[in-house]
Amino acid sequence: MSGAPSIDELIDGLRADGHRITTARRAVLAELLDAGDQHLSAEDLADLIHRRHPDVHLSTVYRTVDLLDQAGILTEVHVGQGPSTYHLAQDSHHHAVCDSCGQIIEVPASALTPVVSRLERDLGFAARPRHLTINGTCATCRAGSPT
Amino acid sequence: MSGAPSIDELIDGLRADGHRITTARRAVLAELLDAGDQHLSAEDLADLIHRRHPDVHLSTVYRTVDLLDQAGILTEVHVGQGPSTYHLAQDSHHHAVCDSCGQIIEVPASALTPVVSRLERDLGFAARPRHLTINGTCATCRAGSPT
DNA sequence: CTTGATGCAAATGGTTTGCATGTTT
DNA sequence: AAACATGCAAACCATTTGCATCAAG
Repeated sequence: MSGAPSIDELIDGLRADGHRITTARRAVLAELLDAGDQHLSAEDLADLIHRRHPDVHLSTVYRTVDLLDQAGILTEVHVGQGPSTYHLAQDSHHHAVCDSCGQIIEVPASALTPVVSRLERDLGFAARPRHLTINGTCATCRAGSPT
Repeated sequence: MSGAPSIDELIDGLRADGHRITTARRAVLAELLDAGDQHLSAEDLADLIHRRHPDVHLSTVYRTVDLLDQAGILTEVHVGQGPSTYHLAQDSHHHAVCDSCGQIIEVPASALTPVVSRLERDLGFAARPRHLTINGTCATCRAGSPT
């Protein structure tokens, strides 16, 4: 829908919701914007932030990320068993993960529309699918032998 | 496809793969079969097993569940932030989770077939979607006011 | 000035691991 | 007998929380 939001837009939104604007929050937003569609863990974020703000604590990153999640600004993603990762909510997409080689293929949100329609029709459920992980076997592994 | 497998079939499969058959493994399989399509956490399993086998340790349940996962006998499911849960691989289905009230609605695997076809056609990816969690808003919350 | 946000350290919860012992094959 | 599986306790990792202090409004 919209292009990339600026930090200021996001910050104004937070302020409008009665939240205070702090260095930590600004920094988390800045790193998320900077990361584009990459998935960053809380620790990744903390490390990046520490380059300029060494005193922002990891627990604050967690608290900030929670806040931004509730505000709908970011999306939490669980891939596999590792730590949660985060990215701006707008970069919504899904993942096809190959069980053989582990490759991760991005799947556009549009691929899900048939499912969304069906849930709406059958269950009255308004689906806003976030980060789905669809397992399977990629083209390469189907052809040759996997590792 | 097939009906419910018996413990003996599953056990024979394990043995055929060179694994040893122990009380703990038998017990985990028994509880999984007994649970039908319910999702049990490792701790749930341990508690159930303890009624008859008080000396089966939680860590053994974890190890067993890992083994059965690798053998393709069970599927690990992450719902939200809680502990992982498990169920027999055959009872495959997906979940629609309401962001407002948290209700979990089961979605039949068939709902996903359009997506599977599309991934096959566009990417040559053979999808075997396991446990998808599709967020959204349920019919009730769309009507009334959410909490 | 008031309330919300932070740093820190400590607690938590789920899961994994090292190792000596017991059990399956 | 040999290899594998288990019990136990301790380690581990990601995340959360209590509380005193600090800073945004």
